[in-house]
Amino acid sequence: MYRTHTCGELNINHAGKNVTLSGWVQKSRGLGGMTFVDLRDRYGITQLVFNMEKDGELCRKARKLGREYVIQITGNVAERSNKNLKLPTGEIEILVDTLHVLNSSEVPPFTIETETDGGDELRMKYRYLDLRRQVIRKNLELRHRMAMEIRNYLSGENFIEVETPVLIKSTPEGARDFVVPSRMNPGQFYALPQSPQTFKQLLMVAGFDKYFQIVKCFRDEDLRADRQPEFTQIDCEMSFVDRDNLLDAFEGLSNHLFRSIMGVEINDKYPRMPYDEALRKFGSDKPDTRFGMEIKDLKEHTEGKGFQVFDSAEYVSGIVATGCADYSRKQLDELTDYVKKPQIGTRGLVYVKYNEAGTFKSSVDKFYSPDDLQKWADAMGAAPGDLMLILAGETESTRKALGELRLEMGRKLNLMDPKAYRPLWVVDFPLLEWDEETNRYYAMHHPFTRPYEEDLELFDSDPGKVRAKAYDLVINGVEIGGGSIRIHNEDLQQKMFDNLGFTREEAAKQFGFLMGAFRYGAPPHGGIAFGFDRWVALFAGLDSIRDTIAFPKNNAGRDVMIDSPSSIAEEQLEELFLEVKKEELKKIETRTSGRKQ
RNA sequence: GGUCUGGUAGUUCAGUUGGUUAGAAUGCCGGCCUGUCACGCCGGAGGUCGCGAGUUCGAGUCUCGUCCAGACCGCCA
Repeated sequence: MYRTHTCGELNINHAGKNVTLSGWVQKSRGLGGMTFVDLRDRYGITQLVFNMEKDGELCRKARKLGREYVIQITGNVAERSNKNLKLPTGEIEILVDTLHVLNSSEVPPFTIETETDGGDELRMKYRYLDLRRQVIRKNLELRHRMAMEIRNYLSGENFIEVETPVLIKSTPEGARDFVVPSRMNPGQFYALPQSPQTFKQLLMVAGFDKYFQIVKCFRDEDLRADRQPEFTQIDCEMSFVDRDNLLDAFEGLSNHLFRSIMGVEINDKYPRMPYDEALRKFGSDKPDTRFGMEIKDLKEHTEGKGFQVFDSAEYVSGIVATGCADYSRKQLDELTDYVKKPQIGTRGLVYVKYNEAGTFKSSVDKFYSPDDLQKWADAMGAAPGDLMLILAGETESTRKALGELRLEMGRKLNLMDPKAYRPLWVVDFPLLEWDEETNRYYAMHHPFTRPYEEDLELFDSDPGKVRAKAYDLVINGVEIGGGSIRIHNEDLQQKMFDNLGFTREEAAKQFGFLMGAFRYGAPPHGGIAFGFDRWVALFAGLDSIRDTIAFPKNNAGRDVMIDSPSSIAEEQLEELFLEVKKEELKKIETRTSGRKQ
């Protein structure tokens, strides 16, 4: 028997017991006459003691142990004379009788501790060592507990988890597909699912009126800290529901997770904020509502005073930074630099200091009188001591920039309480989105999203104004999930494809199976999918989803541990009737040979 | 596709105006140490300054290219 107990469970109540433990050597501290070894496993750390007087040979053997050796010991649980109350096992230690080295270890390239000295790159390359660290393990344990709670809760609500295929069909809408060549069907390819979208709708047609699945999805797009090429969704679909039934149902799931995992009770119903309002007030379709600082329109108060920048701008708005009237020139310059970064992309920033004394100091004093500025302050709800920050330009981009500036000020002023959770639903997204490059409309959510009946007539006059029965769950400025009520009849679906510029033939070829299914009694239905990795990251307090995933990929989509993707053998290519373009292959070769070992 | 930041000891980083032998901490190795738990003290080893060109009497430092990593924009729901 390798062990009678784990390294996390022994305490003062086990004193006197004879035990066997197995684990990794976290650290050993030799003191000449005696040696202490911290033995670690998944469950915790237990201190082992070796005494030179008691057993010199054994103690000398213990002193030779290196970090991360795997050992097995037997010994007696004893109360410590010097207790360490920082550890759950800190009141006891093991007086070791026998020591057996199960496996030695090379010196690890970084320290296996909560505060590791390893950088990201190294940690990813040796992920199996990184996963030994408590902080990382704890994230995976959180992820596991959340998955269990989700399954239990949804199962209790009569949802059934159904697996859907991974080798499916490429579709033209949405993200790029990962494709898989088919050996048995030369020249043809499967695609990996961007989500099980069509299958869950078919399950609704099949009468599984409440479906869910915790499922891997794949998108071949450029990555970010919160985006991986393969990621996990909590994919859900329900029949016989309208939008509000569905939002209520999944508020239930969200509240359950907050309660069971975080011990947080969310008493209020989640606000349902129209997309337009989110953009107008927060400059974002995923507003962080932990703090106010809403965007206020100033256009009408700025006109006709000879300030060309504002007069010629389509949009002039600002935010109020409470208590920041004493900002120095340097601080204001920093903010100006921030909004002028190419990623934000504005030409400049106008500030108005509403001084404690009631006077104004602004970068546009030349054009606007104190009375004018007072009107601005009134319109924006600014009080003496506050700083008004104003941007002008084209509506859409300037709103987004103000939204970014608002978040930056929120960070600077510590307005984002990491312990506060402000979930809300953003609703009424536009159904369609115009794309300048291809000169056509695209489905903003996806082509199966149901428009509002009362907006249907706009299809012909102003398709961009048609609102969709689509919604996102946003928590603290993070988009946690999104979904929609679906189209369930063939005519409307066809109309949608028409507006997306699909010919009948194309639509039939790509989605014929779904349209066909709709002819056989499709129930009204709708669904939602949550980004599981992001939800775990939110609960774990992480900005990146990488450490919620056991084996993540880097920002180029590479797994630096197994070094994938990689080229494949010529025979494999031939079997698949594939040929790699030579000039492309050269590029790959220089990239691979140039990589650090 | 683009912007920005970084790459120096096993690791995390510092390195001044371009100037003698490239430093610190930590880890590692050796010695001392019987109550440590971030143990302590003493000593030691450890460097292709990512790679390649260029400028210069002289490059870790300046220029160009390139590779790698990270963040962001585009992209993606």
